[in-house]
Amino acid sequence: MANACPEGASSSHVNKLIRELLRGRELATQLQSLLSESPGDGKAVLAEQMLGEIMRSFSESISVMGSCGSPEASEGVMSGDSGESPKRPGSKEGRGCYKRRRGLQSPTVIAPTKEDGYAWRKYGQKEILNSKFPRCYYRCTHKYDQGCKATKQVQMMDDHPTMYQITYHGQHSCREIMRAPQMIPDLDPRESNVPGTHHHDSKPQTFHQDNRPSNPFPMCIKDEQREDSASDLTDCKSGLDQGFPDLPGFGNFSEPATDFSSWPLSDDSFGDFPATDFMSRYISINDEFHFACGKLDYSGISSPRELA
DNA sequence: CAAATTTGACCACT
DNA sequence: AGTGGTCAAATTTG
Repeated sequence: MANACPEGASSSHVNKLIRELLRGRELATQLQSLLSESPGDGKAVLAEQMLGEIMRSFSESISVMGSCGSPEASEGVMSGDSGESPKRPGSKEGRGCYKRRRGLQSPTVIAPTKEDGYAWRKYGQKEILNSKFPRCYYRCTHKYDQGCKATKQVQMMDDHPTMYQITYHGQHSCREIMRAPQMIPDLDPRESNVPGTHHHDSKPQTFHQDNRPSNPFPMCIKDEQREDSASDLTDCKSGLDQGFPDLPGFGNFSEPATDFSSWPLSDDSFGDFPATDFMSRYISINDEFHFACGKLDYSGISSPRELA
């Protein structure tokens, strides 16, 4: 049913996606062996660069996916000026003047924290039918000063109250933080230890991958229309039979650069476990593409929260 | 005091 | 009519 990629979703899109993902996997494999050789020392920089590239690949992939959904998905929230419905006289940009998204394929993430490194501003909260917890609405802090159209919705999961289901809409056009981390070597990493939500600093590079592992935690990127998010967590373990074995999934996708600072994993632990461990376990994007990154052996590592 | 959050109202969509 | 997404005034926070 879900026409994630409408007919138009040309195979070139898909091919591109596949290329990017395969590259991600290749890099992850390299990284894994690298880190297992000599955890923690001078190669860490190289490892981070690889990670940056991996993240970029995945971001690109998700972007492609987004563009094959509805154009709106990548163009961001509509502000009601799409012209087809006359606004009320006198309601300029119109309070409540918007178009409800429908049928969009937006990346949805299950994560133990709402933080993702971007500066968000909450603009609403609503009780949602059949949900125990309200849904919170965030837009990018730079909506007005930089015209950034990114928004996200955060909702605590009914079944896993410690986990948040975060749905992203639109893409960041702001320069608040790095998107795909590109390892800017001449910035002093020490100034980058502030979580991205702090943005009083005028410098756009609030923090880049600094010394933290890229998303150390399992997330599940999924199609927002799949309702059973809880079962999805287990669901997306499968589905690799389609030619994407062992894809290292991780939590940086089209929008956010994850702020791991608040997540319960120390820098130290980075060197202690197999490299791909912090790259999560599952990605499940939509009905057409389910990548599950083989569930890695977390022996000795405590995952952020036990999901089951 | 500026920026962020809260909250009720408004409106589109189903 | 019910529900969800957004706006914006009021309030809170730093």
